[in-house]
Amino acid sequence: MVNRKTEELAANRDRILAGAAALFAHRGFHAVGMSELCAALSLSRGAFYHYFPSKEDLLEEICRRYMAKLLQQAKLAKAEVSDPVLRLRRLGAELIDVIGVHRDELAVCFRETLSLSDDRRQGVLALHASYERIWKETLIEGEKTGVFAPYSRFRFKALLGMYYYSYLWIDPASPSAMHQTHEAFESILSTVTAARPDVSMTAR
Amino acid sequence: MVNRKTEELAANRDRILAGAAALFAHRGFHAVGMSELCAALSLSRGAFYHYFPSKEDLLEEICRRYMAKLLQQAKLAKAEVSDPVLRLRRLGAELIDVIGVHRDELAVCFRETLSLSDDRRQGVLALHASYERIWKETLIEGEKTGVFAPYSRFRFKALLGMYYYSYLWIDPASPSAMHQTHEAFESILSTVTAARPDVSMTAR
DNA sequence: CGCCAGACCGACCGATCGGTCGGTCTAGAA
DNA sequence: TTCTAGACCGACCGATCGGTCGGTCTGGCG
Repeated sequence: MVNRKTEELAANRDRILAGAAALFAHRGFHAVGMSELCAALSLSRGAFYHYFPSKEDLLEEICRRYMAKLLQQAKLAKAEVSDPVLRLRRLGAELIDVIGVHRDELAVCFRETLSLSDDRRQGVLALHASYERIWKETLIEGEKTGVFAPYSRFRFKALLGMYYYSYLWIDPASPSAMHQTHEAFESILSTVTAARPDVSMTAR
Repeated sequence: MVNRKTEELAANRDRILAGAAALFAHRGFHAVGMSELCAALSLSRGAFYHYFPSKEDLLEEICRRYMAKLLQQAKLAKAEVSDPVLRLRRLGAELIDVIGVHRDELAVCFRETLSLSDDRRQGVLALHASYERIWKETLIEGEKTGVFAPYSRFRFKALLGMYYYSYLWIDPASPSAMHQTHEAFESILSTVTAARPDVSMTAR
């Protein structure tokens, strides 16, 4: 059956993608040679090129796949949740979850995108930009309905950076640590974005 | 004069360090070859090895130098400012300043440390750990005096990540953007770390 | 002047890079 | 049983990697 064949091929590609992501995340794309990569996957060098046209295609697919996953989740959140507060909370929680589950892959997305050739990088960055735009739109919606403080590009970048950087210390092996991570980020997110009463008012 | 000679040598080393940092920051350590590096610096390959024993020494010195700079500033802040709130504010402001002034170098510190061999990386990471320890101690001091919320490792990591990640979008060329960046980060820092009254109390 | 230290040069080195290609093997179709 | 598609192999390719080394040039000192 043709279907069966394509399934096996896809499964092998997935296995390669996962192994390569782990290697690239820990040692860097350019630092990992084809020999080392294939040895780690118990694959001959010839076999690798049966599944991927080049080493760079491999990197591109890792970046595209997980940036696309984030974007897809965000689009769904936008479609399903109209309240900006709840939607932002969901965006944050899902971002933490994806980083926890696919830490190596996201590390590659965040750190190795610049190893792509210009045109390939453009495509990945476009996905990234679309993803961030959904956060931005949500912040602006909340500003308009008065639940969020006025939009600030700097606060926006700071918040996202806080999430992105977590791939370096997040601990998906410990459920309680993941729980606390979610709590900490949600707390920060709400206090930072909340519309604050005018200082002169609180000071009476 | 010997002094004169050593000054010139140090100046040339600085020039190489700065040029290499710019290249490494934009294209990655392993992606930049010695030929390209030397061409960009108008240096022969032989001349480079007159100033540095190896390419990796170059990377190590960039990482060490700027992590040491951060650490030194932080130690000074700790010695000079006893109030945890003011000290934390200073730590944040200085971190932003260093990232703004030495964006390429800090990018190399944050992204290419893993390209160092094991023992060299250990040294750099030790500096980094010492630096972060000063932030952590400050947060804990503030907790004890009641001005900060109880210490949380996750909030601590989130805050630092927010600062670190800024090397990707900060714009040192625009003074007004830098000013707004400082304001945004200081605002976030104070609201996130502030000791909050118990929820049940505010709810009356 | 002769001399020397050290700045600087670039052809050259072995190793490894990413990638190729002629070929073998095998499961399933015919 | 024969035939074929495609999974898989590894020796091999030219290019480039980081690094070396014998040598040239030059400013300053005795």
